Amino acid sequence: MAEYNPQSIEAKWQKRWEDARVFETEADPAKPKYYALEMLPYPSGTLHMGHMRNYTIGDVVARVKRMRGFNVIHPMGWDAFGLPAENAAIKNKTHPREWTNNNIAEFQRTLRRFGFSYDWRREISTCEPEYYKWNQWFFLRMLEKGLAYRKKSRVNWCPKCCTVLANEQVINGGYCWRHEDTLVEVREIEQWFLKTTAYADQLLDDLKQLEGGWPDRVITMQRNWIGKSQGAKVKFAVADVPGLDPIEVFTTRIDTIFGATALILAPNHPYVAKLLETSPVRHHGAAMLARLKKSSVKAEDIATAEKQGFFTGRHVTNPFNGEKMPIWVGNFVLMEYGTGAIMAVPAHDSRDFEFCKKYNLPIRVVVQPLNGEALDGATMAEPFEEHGQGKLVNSGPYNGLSPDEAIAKMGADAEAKGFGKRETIFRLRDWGISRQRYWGTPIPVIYCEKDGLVPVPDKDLPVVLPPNPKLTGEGESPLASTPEFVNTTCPKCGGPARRETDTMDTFVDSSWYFYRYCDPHNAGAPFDSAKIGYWFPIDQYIGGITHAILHLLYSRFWCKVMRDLGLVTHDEPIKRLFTQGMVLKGGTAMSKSKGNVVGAYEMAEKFGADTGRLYTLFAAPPEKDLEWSEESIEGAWRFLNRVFRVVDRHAEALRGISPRKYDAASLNEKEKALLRKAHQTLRRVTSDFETRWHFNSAIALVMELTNEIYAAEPLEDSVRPEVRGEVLELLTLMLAPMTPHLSEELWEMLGHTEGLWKSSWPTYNEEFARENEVEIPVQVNGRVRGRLKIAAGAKEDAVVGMAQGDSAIAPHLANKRLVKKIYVPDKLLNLVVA
RNA sequence: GCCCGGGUGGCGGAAUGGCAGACGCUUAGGACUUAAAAUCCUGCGGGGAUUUUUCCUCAUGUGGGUUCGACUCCCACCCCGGGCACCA
Repeated sequence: MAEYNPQSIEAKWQKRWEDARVFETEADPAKPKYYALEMLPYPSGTLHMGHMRNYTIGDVVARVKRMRGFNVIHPMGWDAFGLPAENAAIKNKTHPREWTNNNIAEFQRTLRRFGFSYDWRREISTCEPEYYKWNQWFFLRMLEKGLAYRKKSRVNWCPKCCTVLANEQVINGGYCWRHEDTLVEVREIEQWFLKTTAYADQLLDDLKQLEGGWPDRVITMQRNWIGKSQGAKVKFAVADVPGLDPIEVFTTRIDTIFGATALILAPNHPYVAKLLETSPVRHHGAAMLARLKKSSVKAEDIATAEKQGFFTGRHVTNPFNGEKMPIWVGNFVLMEYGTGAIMAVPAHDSRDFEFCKKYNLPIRVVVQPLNGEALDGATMAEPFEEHGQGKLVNSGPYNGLSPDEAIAKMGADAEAKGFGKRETIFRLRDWGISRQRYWGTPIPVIYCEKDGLVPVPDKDLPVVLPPNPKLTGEGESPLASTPEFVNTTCPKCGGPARRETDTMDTFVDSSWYFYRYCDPHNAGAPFDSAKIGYWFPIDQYIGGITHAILHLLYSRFWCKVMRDLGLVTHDEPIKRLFTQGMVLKGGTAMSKSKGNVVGAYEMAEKFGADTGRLYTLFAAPPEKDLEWSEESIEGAWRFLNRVFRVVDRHAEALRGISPRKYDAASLNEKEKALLRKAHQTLRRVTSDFETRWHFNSAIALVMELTNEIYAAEPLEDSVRPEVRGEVLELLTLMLAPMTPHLSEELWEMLGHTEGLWKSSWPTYNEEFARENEVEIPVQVNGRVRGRLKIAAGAKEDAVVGMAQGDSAIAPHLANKRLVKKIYVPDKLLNLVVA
């Protein structure tokens, strides 16, 4: 009697897989390909079971596809740049590279311990120059195409650290994370941007290609994020400051323009200073402006802040009716959206309503509801915003039109008269990639006093990070205080010049890494397009919902840029996306800071990787959150022991039997029953793997089969070895994608000399799976009143006759008229009586 | 505020218009054992009747609807989770 020892079994098979290079793949146009990918980890701390769930799901998919005959690429790598490495380095007085590489080593050890079927030759680490060189190369291509540019932008600035803070470092509604008594300021500095907005339309339209393959909610989140909005830009001439160009506003409701009672500018609108310069209220205005500007740039804070503003003392003229309106400045108007200026229509917009109420600006109704209610601006308690349910009033020649008619007509009129233009704008903004940090990809440009901005020539790539930066967490970018990095010569004139000291957002690294996997060591190009042509698109991408917007949007953007550079031919990089649920402990996601992590390596040491893999697949469907339970994992452990024991029990008798042939006609009832259960299980497990991804119910089915084998014991005297062998082999193969090490071991115990990894997914035998006799419920008026054992495929009349003669059912039919019979063959009979 | 998910025993969950609670955990009992662990077997939603067998009844967040039949489809509401959020 052998015992299930996962430690030795797992080590043994991992070694054999590695020696046989089982998971190494090359592009081969003769074979159908499958690209299975899990989001690459950020190597920080230790891998816990939350991470492992992601990789386990991906590994099952990869292994099933491999058994199905696909040429499967399944790579892994490291998202190795990032702020935590820099912070840890400051804290521990080490180098970010050392900290990162230690973590990578630890991560790799754990992933290998779980036996994931990665092609490790394709491993990449984004902090290596051989990788980030291509970030720089792509950046230069975008610079050439005008897709990369510099502009002033607002950042969070801590006056004590003298440094830029990431949004996550602004805490308690506007304070520095290191100086909790210090208010964060908003500063404007020059930063690099990538023009994602140039692809706004395509990013939106191509979402259609993803329908069916991506979760609906991710598509919706992306659609909302891109935020397409159709409206019009209208110019309002400044009435009382000569020589100024008109102020342009964006509105989706040009139909309400006769109800505009003010024009409101964003605090950082360029006109604010010009209007105030000579204004009678300039002193008050300047003080108010300073106050408005000194608030956090965090989105949540802006959204919840009270509306505030002030009158500039100046006016504009409404081009539609010639009316003079005051110009205000309001904190709720965003410079980043539209034109940074709005027309306030308090009667028909809730934000304008709130603002105008507060500052006693007039409210004028210009759309009356169709329900006959007569709204009055002076008394209305809330604005009337509904589209398509009103008609225009107080709007001169447009009175009587519906809002939709008015939008069309007034837009056209504004264009004809030259003071407006119908336009579509997007919420999506250009991607700010500048980070004033050390541990990232240096942006490859040089500033020369004579030649200005000069891109680093391709031949000088990569621009490598200096090895010994001064990391303090204070002051400006660490690269700026590293003279040997900053000081260089101009590639054009050879004169003295300075390097750009910002590094790139780490989302750049993860926007195209999955392409590099296909050609990871190419020194002359980011990748060979022919290889991409074979492997792409990604057939299945698996990761957390947290990346539903940014990472996936940037990846889609990158793909389109590469397509337009002629590097790839597809529009979308990812065909199917799956977002798995989180692993919780004590109700919250596992995280180091909460101290509720279950370390993956320790888990494998205690129960074995196969038990850990099986449990995470069994405890919940993959898309739902999973509450970790130490008791339940023992159930998974028990089950694998049960499987091991039953195979061990019969292995001796089966070893010599080959080939496993038997005469189907000679099968006894017990053999037939076992084969039936095995093939029925196979049928349903196959469908759970292929179409539904219900790994939890697939495992339940395999458990049922195991229970049935146990219940049929002893098998020795009544079930011939050939049949026992078939049933146990099916059991082994069905488990193989989930518990690969144990399955290999069982396969060997069953007498196979070749590894299970060479086996295909088994095909179920329709004949064996078929039931001869089925038990069906019989309902009377929808209530179950009895059960009948019938021959499979029995005719309706025969079944109804049996039901009428059944002692349990007959009393419910007595003295009633049979009105209707519903018979679902082999499923159910429902008799309706009155 | 808007947009997605979700609500089923003590717990995780199963059932994609056809026997609600598969499978597992927990737990109770039994077998084996000097004993324990492990293992194997059995029971386990609530209420009622029947006292060995079984039968009835209630039950999938709440209230309606469609249907012979609803956890499943439709309408309204409540609660929980997530995302976006002064986007003009």
